[in-house]
Amino acid sequence: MCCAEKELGIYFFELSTAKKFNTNEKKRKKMSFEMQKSDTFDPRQTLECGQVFRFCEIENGFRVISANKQCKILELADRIVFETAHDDYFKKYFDFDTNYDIICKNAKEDSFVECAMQFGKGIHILKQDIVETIFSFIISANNHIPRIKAIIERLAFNLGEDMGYFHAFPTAEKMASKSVQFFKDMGAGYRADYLFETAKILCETDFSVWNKLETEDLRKKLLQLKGVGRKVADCVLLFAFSRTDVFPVDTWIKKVFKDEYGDMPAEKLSKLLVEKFGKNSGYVQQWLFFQKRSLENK
DNA sequence: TTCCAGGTGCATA
DNA sequence: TATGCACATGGA
Repeated sequence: MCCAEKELGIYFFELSTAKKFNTNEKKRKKMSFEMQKSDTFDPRQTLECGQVFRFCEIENGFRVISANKQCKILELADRIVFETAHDDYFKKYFDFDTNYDIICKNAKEDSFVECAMQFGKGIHILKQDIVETIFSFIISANNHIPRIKAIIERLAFNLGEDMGYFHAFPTAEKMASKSVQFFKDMGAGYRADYLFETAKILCETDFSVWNKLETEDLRKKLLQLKGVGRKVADCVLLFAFSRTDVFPVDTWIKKVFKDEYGDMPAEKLSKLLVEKFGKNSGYVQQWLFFQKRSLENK
């Protein structure tokens, strides 16, 4: 286990399962894909811009877990290598079908947006697992990122399938099989009830139907889940359903627009920003969020 | 010790 | 529809 993994409390490797890990590593089918380095894809920016919680830094790259799959990203001099047994899944996950050159080019029409875009030009909007994204962002409400990560890792370690060398994110069925007290014991605090109640509903949900809904109708479905308000719903719409016509407004985005719009309610500000940025709202939001948070945390 | 965090639910007006 | 408060927890 590397230092960064220890610091994050991420259980990618466990000493007790080290032997099993070695065996499984040998058995595991070695697959990978790679890409030339590009201005419009930066693994660090993509992972550290706040849209995802299950990753950690390793030597020359990152390790990412999504649902029950994992990928190692290695940054070499001229290219980026993705080591994973799930090539197709992670090509979609990192949104490599979208042409970010065009998106970034369009952003140059607005000098305010262009500045943020240049700062976070390497960000890709991930296409994450729906169940994992819903639970993760319910946990994220009124919470610090290190604590969000810690709660998620405890859930995975205690409830997720043991994949040999990491634990999968728990399924909705697994989550629904536990009690509210279990989620309190995981450190979820007052969100324990939200996780339990939402798990029961997600067990019965057909996401293939949700995928076909218009953004507004899909948001209404998400808002019926306990612990999901406008902001969490918009994060799920953007990071799991690839709906870029949403603008999640949180404390950081409020700070960004405070001078221009004053202390406007989040929902009102979100609607106003979607009217302004349309289909590019999601990208603009991530650039602005990443820039504001990065500069203030320096 | 106090503040605050990628907010939400609920009661009240 | 808008406003205000309570809600767990732990790092800074």
